[in-house]
Amino acid sequence: MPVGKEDLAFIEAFRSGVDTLPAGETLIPEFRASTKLYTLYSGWAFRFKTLSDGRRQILNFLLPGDLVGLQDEFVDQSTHGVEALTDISFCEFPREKLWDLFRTKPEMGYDITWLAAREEQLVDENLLTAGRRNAMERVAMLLIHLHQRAQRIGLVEDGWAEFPLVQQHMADALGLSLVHTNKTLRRLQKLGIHELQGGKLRLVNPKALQRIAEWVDRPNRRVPLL
Amino acid sequence: MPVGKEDLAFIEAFRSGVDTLPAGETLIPEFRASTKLYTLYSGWAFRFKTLSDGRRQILNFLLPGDLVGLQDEFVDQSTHGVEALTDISFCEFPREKLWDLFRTKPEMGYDITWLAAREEQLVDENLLTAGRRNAMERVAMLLIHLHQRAQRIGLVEDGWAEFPLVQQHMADALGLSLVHTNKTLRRLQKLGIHELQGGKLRLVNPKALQRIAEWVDRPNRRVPLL
DNA sequence: CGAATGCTTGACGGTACTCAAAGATTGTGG
DNA sequence: CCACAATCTTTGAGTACCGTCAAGCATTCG
Repeated sequence: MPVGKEDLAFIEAFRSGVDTLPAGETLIPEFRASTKLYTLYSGWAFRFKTLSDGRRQILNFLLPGDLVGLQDEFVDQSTHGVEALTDISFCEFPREKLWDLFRTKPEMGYDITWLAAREEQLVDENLLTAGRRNAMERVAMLLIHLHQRAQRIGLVEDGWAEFPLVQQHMADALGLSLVHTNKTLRRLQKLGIHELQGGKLRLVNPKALQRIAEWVDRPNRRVPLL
Repeated sequence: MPVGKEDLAFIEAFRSGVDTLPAGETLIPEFRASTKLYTLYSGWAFRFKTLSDGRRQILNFLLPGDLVGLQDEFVDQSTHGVEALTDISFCEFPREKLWDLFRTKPEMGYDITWLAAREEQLVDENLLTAGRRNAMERVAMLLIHLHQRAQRIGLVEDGWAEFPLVQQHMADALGLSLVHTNKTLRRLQKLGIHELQGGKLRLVNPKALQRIAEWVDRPNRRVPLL
């Protein structure tokens, strides 16, 4: 299903231009109804939920090409927040027009469903990780997973992948404490399994990591353009 | 968007009749590509993932009206299994026709996306639970959550909800061991917070449960018919 | 140069896991 | 209808993984 000029023009008509947000800022606040839908253009972000005493769980990370805020279309109250991990640029997609899009361009509606299903798979995997893997396995999982996602969209150079998370993000994504995350990271590093510095990640021994995490490389179809 | 006779007929045309499966059987095996898509008619099921040494994580429970196997449409390899918790009846939906449906009945494509987004919200909540709640909070969460879902589809009578899970299911859904799940359940029961017997669940003190689990009742739109 | 943020390490304690075994319940076949 | 197996529940004992607390170090930034 190649994308023609006509389709591009059509997408453009839905958009309200590109906008930006600096790292650390909130794109969608957690407990307020969000009226907007976005496509992430550049940079990293993450979805999260928090408990009243501050415990936070990162649900999944968002990379360029991901759709942001789709779930909100279907409830009256936002159930998760979205925060920029790096400076990001994104474009808004008017929520009211979503239905129009399904009607006039069903193949794009299909693509949106594809994106939703794909995101759910990420959360599925993260749930398995938080629920059933031990600390070592969790950290290994995160490293491989993010490295691979970065690779797929060209964010890896000479084996070094962009890696903008601080350890608190890793802890919140994995359901671990900050301290234990740190100790586990150091342990993996001493085993010569990865290097992590200056916001870059290199997998020195990917085979070992894959074994620890029981990683299965899963081929994906082309990512739809939105 | 009321459902007319025409729509019903249209849905019927997609279906290949109602089928059944006894409790405990596998509807979709975990590591094999699934070619089919189902709608659950009656009974309970659950989606799950396992690790090679047998550790299992239940991703979410499926109740009548839920769509089963949508995610598989979009990958080459199934990433999760689906197992019947009770005897179930379901109807098959030919995968090849999914695209047809988006094209010819965009409003139903929209509904499918709705269902996908809604299921992701369940998994989001479960991830928060497994990642950041302690045992007591986890069990409380599960009890409230399933009680409420049962209620919404009329499976509650005199406060007693259908509850077909054994403790191993609860453990696997919550990321706890069987033993600890049992001890936590007994503790809640002794506090006079719930009763659980004969496959039925009654919330004696729902307020207390809600406080423990930080449950927020979230209104939902009408569930689309499929 | 001081403040803020993030990383690292050690000590200690507790929540949750494992192992083990005894009841309770359900199902099945003789 | 009873006996036996299978499954599920319950409880206790011991342990370990991971969390909390605390403090020192490194880096960045204004």
